[in-house]
Amino acid sequence: MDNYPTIFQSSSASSHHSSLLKTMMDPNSQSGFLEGDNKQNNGFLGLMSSVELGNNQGNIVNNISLLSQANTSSNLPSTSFDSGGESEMKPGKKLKGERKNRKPKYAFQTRSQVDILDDGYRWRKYGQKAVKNNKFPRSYYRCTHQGCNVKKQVQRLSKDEEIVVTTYEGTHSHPIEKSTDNFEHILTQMQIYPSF
DNA sequence: CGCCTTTGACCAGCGC
DNA sequence: GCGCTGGTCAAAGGCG
Repeated sequence: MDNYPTIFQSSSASSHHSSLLKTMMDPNSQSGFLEGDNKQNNGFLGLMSSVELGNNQGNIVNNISLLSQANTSSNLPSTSFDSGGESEMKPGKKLKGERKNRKPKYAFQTRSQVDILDDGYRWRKYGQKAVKNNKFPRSYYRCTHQGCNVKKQVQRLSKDEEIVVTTYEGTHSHPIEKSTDNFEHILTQMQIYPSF
């Protein structure tokens, strides 16, 4: 598991998500945000806001928190996280030199009965791994929109089985595909009821 | 038939 | 250097 610094990267991408997140973030709270030790999952809980909402799948989302994980050293691309050239994987060979030079990640912690929150985008699962110190596997998803390299990871905490941590990596380069109960609603709610 | 999930293998980074 | 762990690939199968 990698340790991520807790610097909040407010990219200038035109994403609603990042701009909203930026708005919500209290600059003073950045440092103590998440100490980069993923084993200490309790670190997430300190940031919970008491947002109450539901989505059309019938699951109840009681608490949402978020965090940002920036990459270790590099300056981030200012307009797009989608470095198209990098995505050229040679068939049969894996090219994973990007591990150090990561896009920022935004992790949302939700309390939900279901793992997959309907955020309005279409995702294709491309992997699942057992995670150390966690009895639940972590699932890896990629946005299926052409040219969109956004990924997300979904993981349920073993400490609290109702907590689902969804980690987004990158920014969508296209509009949301579904208009009903999408993720922006969640973020909107978080703006309306700021509790941190 | 096309899209998606599942799953084992592979690879890279990191700590010891 | 080695082993562990996380992240990704890709083949195979399932489902609408």
